[in-house]
Amino acid sequence: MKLATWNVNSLKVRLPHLLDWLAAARPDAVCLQETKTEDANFPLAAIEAAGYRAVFCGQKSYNGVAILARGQPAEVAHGIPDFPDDPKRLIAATVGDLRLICAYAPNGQSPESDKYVYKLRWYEALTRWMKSEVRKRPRLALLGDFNVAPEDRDVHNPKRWEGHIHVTPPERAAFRALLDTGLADSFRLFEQPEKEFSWWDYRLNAFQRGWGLRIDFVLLSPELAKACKSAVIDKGPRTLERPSDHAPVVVELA
DNA sequence: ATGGCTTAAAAATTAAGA
Repeated sequence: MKLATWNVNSLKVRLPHLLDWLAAARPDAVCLQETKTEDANFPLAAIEAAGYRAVFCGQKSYNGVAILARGQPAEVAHGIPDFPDDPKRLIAATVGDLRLICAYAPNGQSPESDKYVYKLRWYEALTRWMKSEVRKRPRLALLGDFNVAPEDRDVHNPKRWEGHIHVTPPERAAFRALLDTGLADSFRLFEQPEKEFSWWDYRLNAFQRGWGLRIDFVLLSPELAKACKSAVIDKGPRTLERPSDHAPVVVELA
């Protein structure tokens, strides 16, 4: 069983990359973020032709999430319970015997911004929900773009990033609290090369220079963490023409 | 090295991303 998450930064623009990647990587389920696509325009036919069913929730310009799976995702839910102003950032569904939650955390813009306050509130609400949900659903995976680099080793140049969005102590504490609900960062269950990232700025040739952050995660409940055989970041799609700025993260479960 | 690149809106620029 192969699970993945990928912030595609516009499903419309990235559809050819996505279809090629599905054919090559053959994941059983994929969570997508930043589809930036209203539901009426979701490219369902192309995705079904590729052998996947999909559930999705999107809007124009910003945000938008989707879960693609070989079998029909069931028991679909949107948003964080008791957090009503969630703008198309979270969708949950049952795929086989797994409960999958696809999340796109707020960016936060800068620590001085109102959006930063919103980001921390969003994390609080997600964490409050996960406290009960992780117990209720032993086979739960929370996948997505979390817009936090949890540790200095997840940052290409920690000195340069100090004080910036994605690495501030409150963001890191919020992410740590989310993990403390019982979720494991699957990537860190294994030995990994140094300087592995999942996002690189479009500017200044950041990808070629290795200037990145690790902000996309597959978080696993204890039962799934035990069954996890590998976790990797697939940099392949980031090397293509007109790529997403994020790379897919892929885990294998026994 | 901290400039600039990509997207979507709309029709030249602006907002947002991270």
